[in-house]
Amino acid sequence: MSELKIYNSYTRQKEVFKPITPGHVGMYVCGPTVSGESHLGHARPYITFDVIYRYLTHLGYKVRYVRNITDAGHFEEEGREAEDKISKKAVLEKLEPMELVQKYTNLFHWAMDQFNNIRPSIEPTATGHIVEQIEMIKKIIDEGYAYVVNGSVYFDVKKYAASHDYGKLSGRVMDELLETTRQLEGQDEKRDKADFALWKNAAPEHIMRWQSPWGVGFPGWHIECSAMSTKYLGPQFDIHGGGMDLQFPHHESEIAQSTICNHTAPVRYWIHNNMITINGRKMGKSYNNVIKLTEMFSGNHPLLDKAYSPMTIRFFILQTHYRSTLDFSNEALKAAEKGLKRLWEAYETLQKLLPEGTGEKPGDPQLDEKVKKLLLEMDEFMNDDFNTAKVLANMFELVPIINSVKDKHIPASALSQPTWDLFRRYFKLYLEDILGLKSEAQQEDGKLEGVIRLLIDIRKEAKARKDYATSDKIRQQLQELGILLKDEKDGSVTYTFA
RNA sequence: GGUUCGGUGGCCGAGUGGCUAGGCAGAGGUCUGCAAAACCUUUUACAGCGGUUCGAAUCCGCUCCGAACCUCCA
Repeated sequence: MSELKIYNSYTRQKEVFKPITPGHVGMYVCGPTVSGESHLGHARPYITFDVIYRYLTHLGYKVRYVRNITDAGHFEEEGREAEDKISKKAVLEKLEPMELVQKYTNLFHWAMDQFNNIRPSIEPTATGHIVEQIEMIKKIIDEGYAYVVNGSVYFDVKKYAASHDYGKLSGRVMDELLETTRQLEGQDEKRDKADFALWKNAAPEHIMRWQSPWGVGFPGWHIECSAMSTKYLGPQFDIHGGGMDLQFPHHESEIAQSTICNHTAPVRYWIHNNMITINGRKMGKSYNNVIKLTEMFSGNHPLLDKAYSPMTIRFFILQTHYRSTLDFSNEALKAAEKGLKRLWEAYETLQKLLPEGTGEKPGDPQLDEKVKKLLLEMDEFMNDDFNTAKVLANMFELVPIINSVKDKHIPASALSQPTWDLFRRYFKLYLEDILGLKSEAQQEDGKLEGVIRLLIDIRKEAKARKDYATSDKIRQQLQELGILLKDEKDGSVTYTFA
């Protein structure tokens, strides 16, 4: 089997993955700011990194997956009124800040569960790590790379850039940065426009505030991730993930802070997922084109033709490589929904097939080879920078084979027993364990099952005496209730819920 | 304006030099009392113009178009 290769945003190339500690992987992913409801755009990184987490685990690594909750609000707009995003909204909604934080954290967790994302190993909050952040800032000041002004602390980017590669991750050069950084009011405190805040003095009306050596205030945006990743993963860890939009300034600043504080580059492999776009535009608050996850699941949004289930969205996202933009449209979502249904039904068929007459030797060596190749290739695809799109394409190529065996167009003995075993094992491994898809069929209650079976029996009797009016009526009315009957080749009848 | 990344058939999307991606939709067929499903076959591509090469969607140049970042953002 080939080695796992990961596209490292820092070096802009695919690199063979080698963990720092053999057998173990430390992975940090920037989590949500819980000042509002999660939207479709948030689904992308957490599903992407969930699959990465699952795959690394499958490869045998013991993974510590840390994903933070940003509950200490950043500046609404740096330089202007240093308002805390979370505390501002809390006033509007007449809620305690932490009440708001809890509400949206709960909602976020609920959405992640809907997507079948495995919960991270550690989910630290920014407010729970103020002490660590203050300690880190102190160290940076001691190192001479930060300065205090009026109760605020700023990172000295110019000084850092003189001896370090500030801008490498985001592909920026220092001179341009100085010129192109937008001129904002009240920036006088900073020595340089490119400097960023580590700690911000809190105005009296600012609700979220903590005592620090520099006065009462709150932490800057970037320091929380550095403090928490250092605490739980060490000064240097394997993987740091997040959306591409976080590359600058967030991740660039994280690198600078951690490097000064810990005297080592914090991250070995930077992984960035691309954005979900809507009409070619990134989904985001500033564009006013946000579809919240609750709206996706309910269909209750002007842009949505219908509701889309969490698994449809998961599948939709995994059909694209994580570094490509993914364009939202009803047409694309509906296509994903149908495709997933077909794939999932074939998967269930495969698990139920009990191939008879298969032996060690395949009846159709060519087909047997083809199946094996398509299955084993999936490992190669995942190893090539987590190419879930190609994995799914191979699975779809195998669907007609499953269905043909079911319909007896192809004898089960065409494939050898070992190939059948591999087939079943890989479909389960990839669909459920690695891609994290699951059945969305409602939990059937035994009574409903019994009633449907009864109707199927009555219909069968009606058909036997060619009373098609009755048999069609049963099929038609069940369909209106969302229960689809299928007459199988062998005369049996199966049903699915629409 | 600067930096970076893209433009693939009706729609979504793989694909970094030669080998059918795949899904959805469309067309024809098989099966079926009919239907659905399934299976088989099948139409429509690589923004434009040059160049490199035996050979380019894939490399290089130019042009046009779009996006992300430079401000909170997944």
